[in-house]
Amino acid sequence: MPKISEEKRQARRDQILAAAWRCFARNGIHATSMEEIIREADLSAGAVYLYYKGKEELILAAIETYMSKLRGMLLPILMKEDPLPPGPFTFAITSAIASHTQQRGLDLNVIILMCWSEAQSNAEVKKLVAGFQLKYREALVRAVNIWQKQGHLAKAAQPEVIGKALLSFFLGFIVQSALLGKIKPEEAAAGIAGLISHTKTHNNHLMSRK
Amino acid sequence: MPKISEEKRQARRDQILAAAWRCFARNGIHATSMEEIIREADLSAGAVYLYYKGKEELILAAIETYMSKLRGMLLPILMKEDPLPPGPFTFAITSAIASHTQQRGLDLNVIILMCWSEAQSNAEVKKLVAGFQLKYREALVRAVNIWQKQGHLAKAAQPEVIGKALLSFFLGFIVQSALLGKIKPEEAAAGIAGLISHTKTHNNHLMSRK
Amino acid sequence: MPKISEEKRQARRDQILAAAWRCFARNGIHATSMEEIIREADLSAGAVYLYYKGKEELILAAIETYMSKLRGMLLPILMKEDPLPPGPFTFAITSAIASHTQQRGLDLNVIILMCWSEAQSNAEVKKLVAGFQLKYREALVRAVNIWQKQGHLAKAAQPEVIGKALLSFFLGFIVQSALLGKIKPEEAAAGIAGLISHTKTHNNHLMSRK
Amino acid sequence: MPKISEEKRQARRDQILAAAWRCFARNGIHATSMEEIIREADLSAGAVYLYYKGKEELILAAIETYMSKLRGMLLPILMKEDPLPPGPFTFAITSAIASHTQQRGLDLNVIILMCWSEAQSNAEVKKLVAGFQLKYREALVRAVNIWQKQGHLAKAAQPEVIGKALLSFFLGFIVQSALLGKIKPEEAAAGIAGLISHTKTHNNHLMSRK
DNA sequence: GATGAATGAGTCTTCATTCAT
DNA sequence: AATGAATGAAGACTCATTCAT
Repeated sequence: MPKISEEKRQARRDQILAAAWRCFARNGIHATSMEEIIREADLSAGAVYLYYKGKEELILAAIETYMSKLRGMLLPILMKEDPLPPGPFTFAITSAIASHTQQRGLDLNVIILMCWSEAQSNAEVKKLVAGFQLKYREALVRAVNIWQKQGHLAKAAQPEVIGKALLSFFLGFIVQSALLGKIKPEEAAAGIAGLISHTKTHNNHLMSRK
Repeated sequence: MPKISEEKRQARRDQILAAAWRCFARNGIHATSMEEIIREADLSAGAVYLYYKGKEELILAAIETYMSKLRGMLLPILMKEDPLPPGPFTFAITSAIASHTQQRGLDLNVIILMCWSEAQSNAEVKKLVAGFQLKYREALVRAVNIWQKQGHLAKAAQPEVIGKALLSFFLGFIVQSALLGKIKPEEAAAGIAGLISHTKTHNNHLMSRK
Repeated sequence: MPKISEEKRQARRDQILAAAWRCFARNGIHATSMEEIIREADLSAGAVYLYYKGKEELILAAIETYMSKLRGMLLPILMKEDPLPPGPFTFAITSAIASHTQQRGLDLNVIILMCWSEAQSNAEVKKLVAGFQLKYREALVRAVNIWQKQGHLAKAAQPEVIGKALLSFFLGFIVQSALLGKIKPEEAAAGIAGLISHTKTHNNHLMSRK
Repeated sequence: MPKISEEKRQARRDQILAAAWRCFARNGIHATSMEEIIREADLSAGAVYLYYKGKEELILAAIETYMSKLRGMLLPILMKEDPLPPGPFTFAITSAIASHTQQRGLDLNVIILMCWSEAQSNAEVKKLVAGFQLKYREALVRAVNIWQKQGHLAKAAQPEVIGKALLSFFLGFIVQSALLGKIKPEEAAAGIAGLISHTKTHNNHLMSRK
């Protein structure tokens, strides 16, 4: 059994991570034992440790991989030179998330919630997750700027603040989808559109109460 | 031995739960050992088991208690006969969450994220958490209805959909606060207001792409 | 089961160490598994770890304890105000070692060899063992000085050098006892006496070749 | 595949044993893993098993080889037809041991201590080591006989007993060198000479106390 | 002959829980 | 009611050895 090819090696790593996520999603990250992952990956104990130094490293790799996959899906929509208007934009983002969810029995919403939680007690994971979210927020601020120029959004509001609000929207949809059942992309888009589409001209009074 | 008074008993239970949350927030729910909780509570192992049958029950009680506390804070705002307008409303809700965060070194945002994650692999917790969120969503729908009547929100949109969007907002603010740093209630309120305060009259085109 | 008394605690520690030495002597220090020690001590795994943080610590404690016991036996002979003459002195030392050997089925010679070996790859053990030996050597040098004054030994030789030679003797007797079978104290004493009791007057030629 | 030449085979075996000793001296025999040896020997796992059936066999071979090497160095001195007088003899023996120590970063003293310890829990090793020591002892007895005839040693003492004493000396010097720092051959020789060179005529009283 | 990935029994250690006091 | 020492099953990880290539 001579040296394994690099792609074969990567395939093994993926095989292990996929098994890990199946277990994590079922039982939670920390409640999952290495033995479960090993059995799910249909490997021997030693083999797994050949690819990951320990549980810690495996968890980190699992989270990293998943977050990257997600980013790969969202970035094209977020970074589009000329972003879609708010409604279709929301539809595109939530569709992307929803579509990925179905792929291999792994609910992305569930996984993301676990990653967030893990980040609360693991500095390395937190750095990772926060990095991704910050990128998303910046992309949203950029989109808001453009939308304001295009007249989709009122110019009065600070783009940074609107960006935070929009990110909240998307994050919150993930939470709701995981806990109360999937929200359809149409609903998400309609929700945003419904909020934005206000007819009154002067809304300064909205914040009147201090 | 004579039974201790019921209030004494409740005080002990609270003491244990408080210790538990301090540990959970630090290390994560499942990475926390009973021994840690026992030491943090400054009790003996036996004593803890006198009040909770096991770790499982303790975790459930800890989550239940915290969710209830949160509900106690939010319900007055949510169920107000005549709800505040969207901006002040948002300010009130996020202020309530933020204020609680400061109280005893326990970051509510962190705790909530852990509860959500736990819900993904624990049916009982999920039922609990989902129940609370559903209540919030219903309350928001009710508020939306009123806002629409009062002219704060466009009447075209479905209240249910707007309710989901608003809940997303609040949930997402919690996520961002936990991962990217606290968001001030003013920002949250300004974000909602900024989205709503659109000057254009006809926004039907927002969802034009279909 | 309230707090255990300090002496009870010490008894448990001794019980564990005794079991450990029985195993070590049988199979070697590192070839002994914790499980063996646990079984030999007739305790549960957890109990042992209640008294020693880990295998490392247990090994160190085992070595430390044994070396101390040995020192307790030898010091009275070594530090006697007016030391016995070389022959009886040797007899006393080797008798003390031999007598201890019989006590509880544990061959002290075997144990010491294992300690020495362990010292070669464990800095902490080495410091410990070297410290003891250095003490012994110093005590021997002191005895040599007295013997020279009393005419038991030629005054020409450096006491430090003779001290090293004598320590070698005792250490070597331990080695031989462990590997070739016990050497009787009488033999050890006779060996030393036989070397010393030389009749010729001028022995300078002994080191003639240089 | 064609068999490789016998000398090539022997070279491989030596390469493995040398690597093994470097590891053993560093971490102890049993604390050394096959993987370490394999890496140190710069071979593959399979290759090592081509030359030694298992760890056990490798350890035994390593010990055997080293002991033989040592014997090869000492035998010419010990078996000399007309042995050197005690002082020079001691100098020659200890020099031989010391010189070997320097050769390749491997401290012979360390290795011997490990072999002795290993012998305590491994019958095969014990037989091996004891065999060598017995040979040395016999050679020493023979030398003592000659020395007595030549007047270097008192004739009263039993050669067998003196032989044991002398072997102790040499073994003990090894122990001290390993634990307290190298002892120079000059010191060793001076130590022996210093003991022997006693001027008094009647030393019977040395064992007077009984 | 040689490789090194894979195996899986075995190791050390932790930890939820119990129970004698 | 309260204690905390004890339990032992389960966990993470290692490592001597094998075997397909």
